[in-house]
Amino acid sequence: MTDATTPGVPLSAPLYKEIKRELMAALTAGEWKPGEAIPAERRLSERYGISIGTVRKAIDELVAENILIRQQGRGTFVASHTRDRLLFYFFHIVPQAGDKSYPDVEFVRFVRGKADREMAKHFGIAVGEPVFRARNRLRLAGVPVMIDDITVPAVRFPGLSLAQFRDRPSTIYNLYQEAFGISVVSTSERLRAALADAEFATLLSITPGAPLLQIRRLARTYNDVTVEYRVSQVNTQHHEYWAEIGSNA
Amino acid sequence: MTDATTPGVPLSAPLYKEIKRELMAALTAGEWKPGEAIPAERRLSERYGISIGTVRKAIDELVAENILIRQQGRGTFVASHTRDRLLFYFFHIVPQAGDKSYPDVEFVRFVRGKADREMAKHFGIAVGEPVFRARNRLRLAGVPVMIDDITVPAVRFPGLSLAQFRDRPSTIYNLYQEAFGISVVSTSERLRAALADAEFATLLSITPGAPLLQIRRLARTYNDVTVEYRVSQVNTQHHEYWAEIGSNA
DNA sequence: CAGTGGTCTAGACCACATT
DNA sequence: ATGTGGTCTAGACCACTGT
Repeated sequence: MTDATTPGVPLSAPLYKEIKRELMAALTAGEWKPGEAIPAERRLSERYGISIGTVRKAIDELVAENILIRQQGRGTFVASHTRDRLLFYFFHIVPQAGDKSYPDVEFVRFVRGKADREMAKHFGIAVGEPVFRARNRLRLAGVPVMIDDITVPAVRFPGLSLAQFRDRPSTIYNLYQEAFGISVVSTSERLRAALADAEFATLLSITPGAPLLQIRRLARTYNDVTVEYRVSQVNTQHHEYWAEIGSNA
Repeated sequence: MTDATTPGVPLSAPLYKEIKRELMAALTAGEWKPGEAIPAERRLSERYGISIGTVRKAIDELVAENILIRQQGRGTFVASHTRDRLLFYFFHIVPQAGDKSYPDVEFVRFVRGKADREMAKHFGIAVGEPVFRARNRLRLAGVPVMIDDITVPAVRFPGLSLAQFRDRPSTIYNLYQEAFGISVVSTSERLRAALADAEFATLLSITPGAPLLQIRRLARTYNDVTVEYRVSQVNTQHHEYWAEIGSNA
């Protein structure tokens, strides 16, 4: 009656935070899958025996974190990593002139490897534990613009194969979600300018020594768990990296 | 009784959006200044004759847009462009190793000029209208890392002088706010990799042809009005641009 | 039409900060 | 002690979506 989870009097954490955690737990347990609707707010308020306003506040936060999506009149859905959403949220390369468009992804290679010190630290695994490494080349309007080098810990993607990676029906993050139940919800990126070496110059059809934008991305799922490390090399001759800060969009 | 602003039955826009607009109007009219507290939520609910929950929802959005800041037990304050806030929100250059720190700003020049086609479009003014242009050099840990070329429309910064710009007591955005009542609340940045020309190489103590990260920033105040255009050249030898996407932070 | 999320009310009480 | 924002309730009604 007086412990921290008693709904009557919130002693430590607010009730809506508890509910948020409950929803997250149900989500990670697979009770509702990406693309599906979660129960209506009224039903959730009955299920947890709380007011509807409190349910809404919990959902509000999950919506703000891109985990749920509200649609008036239809319901509240588990965010699905469709092409459109990913393009909007996680793909930040835009033409210097013209509209944002989908990249054409070209498979280059897929290999097994071992985690070095840095990877181990990011993924929370031991040095030497298995990882998968893949390389893609991305084209925009037919022109090669970007090389992606992706590293993921094998422990979170058991049995990921070259064929599975190369022949996936949709985006990479959609594969993570559909095949491994991992939803990428946030990323952290660090950018610097570099010069193209012979290898990247060839892949991007530019001259060695040309300037390249280098992006190092950590992708995280729920609870800030890092699930992917990605280094991108971008030819910014005709494209740019786009960042919006503090906008309500 | 049936027009759009009748509080009884919201016909067009939600009531809290109306209240938000009212608060914004009071803010731009200078009723409450940066750093000051706005009236308590209970008082605002009386003032507008609405429920406290509706006031809270209006304030919620202004807080999300960095226009107001809530502090439990103390009040709700108009966001002030202090050093700390600016460093956190709008300065994205961090060392590759070590903690984020304040840049030392070194004044280089300040001149009057005329708006070209691009500036005119961004600022919503006519080609040839007066603008101010300024250049700063920023040092981190004593080392020159970044050159900022700033352009602002004279019409929004009447009488801005070299001395005022150079000898400002705090940050540039703080000057905009204190001297001209302009609060920068959002920015849009486009990044590309380039090669240092002779001029930038000298200013940054690097060799011509070294890679530079070029950032073009549009800074906006309330209602998406663009008030500053800034081009930065960053030596990313030991520093990086940092971007966080979809994080709840 | 029934069901969903979105808005709004009128209050109670809690947690925190200042006097 | 007083005043502030933060949480929570129980319900009414609106706007939108699908059948």
